[in-house]
Amino acid sequence: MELNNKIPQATAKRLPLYYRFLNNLHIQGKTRVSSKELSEAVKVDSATIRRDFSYFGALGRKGYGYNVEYLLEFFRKTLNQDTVSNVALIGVGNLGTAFLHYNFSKSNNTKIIRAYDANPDVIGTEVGHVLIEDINQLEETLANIDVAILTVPGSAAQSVTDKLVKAGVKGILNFTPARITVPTEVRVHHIDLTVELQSLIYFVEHYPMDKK
Amino acid sequence: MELNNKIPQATAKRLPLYYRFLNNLHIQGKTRVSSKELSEAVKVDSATIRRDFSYFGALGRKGYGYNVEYLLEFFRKTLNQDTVSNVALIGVGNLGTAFLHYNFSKSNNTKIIRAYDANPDVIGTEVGHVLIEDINQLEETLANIDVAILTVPGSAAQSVTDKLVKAGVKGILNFTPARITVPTEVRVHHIDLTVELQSLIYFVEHYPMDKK
DNA sequence: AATTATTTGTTACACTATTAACAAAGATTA
DNA sequence: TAATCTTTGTTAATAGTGTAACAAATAATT
Repeated sequence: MELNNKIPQATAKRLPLYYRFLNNLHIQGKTRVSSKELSEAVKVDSATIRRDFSYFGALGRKGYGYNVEYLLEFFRKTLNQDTVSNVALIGVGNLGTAFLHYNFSKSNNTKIIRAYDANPDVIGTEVGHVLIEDINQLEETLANIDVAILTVPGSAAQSVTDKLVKAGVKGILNFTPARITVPTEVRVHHIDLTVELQSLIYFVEHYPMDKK
Repeated sequence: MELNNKIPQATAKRLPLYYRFLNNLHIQGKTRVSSKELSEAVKVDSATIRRDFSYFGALGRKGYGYNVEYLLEFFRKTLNQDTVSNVALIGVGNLGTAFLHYNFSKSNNTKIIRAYDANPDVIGTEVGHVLIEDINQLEETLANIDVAILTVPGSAAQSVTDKLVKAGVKGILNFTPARITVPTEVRVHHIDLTVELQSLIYFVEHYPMDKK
């Protein structure tokens, strides 16, 4: 095992992916898997997979591969899958509604337990079994939640972010086009749908990939 | 100007972002902007911005900065914003519906012009001014579209992908949890909502950021 | 007109990530 | 049991990304 205990960011981002595919293999009844097989399933180079795993110690056996159940158990602990992570969602528009219906907790222990909106017609109703609360009560009612999904209009992004920060949120998954300002101790991951679509179009138009 | 004409992937991914913020500045009536100002707005280091721009030549003036209108015009051409990019959407569930309502073309010339689903109750209806067509007719009706947004259930991802490839699609924005297999000439960008959420939670729990 | 301030474009370096290659270990087969 | 095959874990080489630093150029000020 390498002594280094800092996991590279790129590796950390792949862990949930490995976890999910190991789960699939387990459900299919597979007991062992090689880095090469896993590579084909998750589309990540097999050397990268072995290197990723090696940060956590020697999880496999030479000439054999990895034991699915053992690996799954290991990642369950590493990814805190044995305790449920509670998440809040802010902004119950089209995208927010989609997430409330999206069953995150089916394959992993993540659950949206609170949702907020500014629209009086929506407040008090239930969407995907979650009661929609008033965004103006956010600071008073949001407690013990580390991570929030932000699906409000871009124009409201910063003011809502300020409320989230005051309420003690430590991570924000920002789906708005706005770039939000947060204190250094808060982590923001940004998913900008327009940028993703645009950059894909740019790549397709400018870097046509070679036919094999 | 640097002679190298291959734009790094990381740079290409930031171009649509720059474009949008330059648009905002233009609307606000600003005529000039420095890399430092832009940096604060888009949360990208100013040196990175200057380096990104420099791949396209000397776009600015020393001691002055960049002319907003000139830069905007330059990126409009570079990002093909003067011609509309037509996109198809496959899978009109919650997420697909959200995208159909999401007005991509408001800030950029991207438009979802065709949408497909398998559900007979949905086929023939209109969602966000787009007629929903039968997914079984996809190969016959989908023509001259380079990019598709994939929002079908994971279990259908590969079979739908095969149809898209046959129909000549060159880029797929894959929102399903499945890792799809495509010929090398087709580009896939993957946005895995569960993975994004999980990895954010992992970072928040394992790498609490220092208070400033 | 001379001086000072600003800001680019680029160089050089540091950091991060990917992957090919292979010895070592264990699994499998003969 | 010996020979062969498989596959890991790690090393080392390569590729890609980010950023501090600064000369050169221009802008702004005195």
